Amino acid sequence: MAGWQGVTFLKPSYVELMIEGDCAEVGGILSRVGDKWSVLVVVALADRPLHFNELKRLIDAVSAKVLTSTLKALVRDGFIIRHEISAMPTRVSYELTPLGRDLLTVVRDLALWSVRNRFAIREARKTYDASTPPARRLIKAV
Amino acid sequence: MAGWQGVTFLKPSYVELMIEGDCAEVGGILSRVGDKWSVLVVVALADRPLHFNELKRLIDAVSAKVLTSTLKALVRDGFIIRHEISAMPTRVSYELTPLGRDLLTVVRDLALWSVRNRFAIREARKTYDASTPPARRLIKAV
DNA sequence: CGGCATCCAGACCGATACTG
DNA sequence: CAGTATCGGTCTGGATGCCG
Repeated sequence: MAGWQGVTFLKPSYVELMIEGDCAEVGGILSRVGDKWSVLVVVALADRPLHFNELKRLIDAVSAKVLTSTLKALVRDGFIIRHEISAMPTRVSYELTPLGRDLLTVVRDLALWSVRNRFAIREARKTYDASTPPARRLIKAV
Repeated sequence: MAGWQGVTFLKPSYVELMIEGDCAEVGGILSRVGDKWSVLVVVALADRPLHFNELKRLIDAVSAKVLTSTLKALVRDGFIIRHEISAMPTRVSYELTPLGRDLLTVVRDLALWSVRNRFAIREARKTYDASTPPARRLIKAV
């Protein structure tokens, strides 16, 4: 989630990208976008608010613990809002903020780009794997 | 890098995003974009090819091992090309492919979005942190 | 120079059990 | 229902040393 603290490197020609914002901050946001669960949660909330367990059921590969921390991180960053109804049993719902909707469009563009280029990537991987003996590969096959 | 295998969830309204491409494949590409080192390498190669140690020096927070595996992954996905000159000592240079240049524009757009929204995010975090006792937070502060 | 092999500490993440 | 607490396995990523 963090981990960008020590990174001071920045291409001179790309410094403009980070005007006034340091690499760590932008990096932190980028890794949020690259985070599997965050992306899925944001997409899941695309057209209506959901309760905790509704989210849990939709994204059933996630554990409650991880879903909880993912939601907290998204709330903290201002991408979603937590609504709590103090009753018994408690009901909590999560909803995208305007900022969260903006994030959604970014994620969608990214996904569309992935879809457009997936054949090229798949082909590149096939070629690479064919020319490289499995034993010499460090990375796991996808 | 991988880790999307078990994920079958997809919002019905967003299925179009993944037409013909399954969630795992798109997810794998998304996490590559979210990967700190991959992003930095692609940005570093923006305007000219670089040797291994040039990259290492530019991104000096990375260890040789991780840089190596990052480069392999990027080569495998067809984002960069590895040129090896068999001499003694060996010289190797890495260069963006057209696909890699395309990835670069995507990353740039993402970085620009982060920069545009960084104040909103920073503000949201400040508000959240102020209203939440440190002991009750699961996520690490950034 | 450009790696690869090994070892090791720490982060992450799932499963389980428990609470208001 | 919506979490929290704890434990334990896996996986990542850094440091070091060696090799062509």
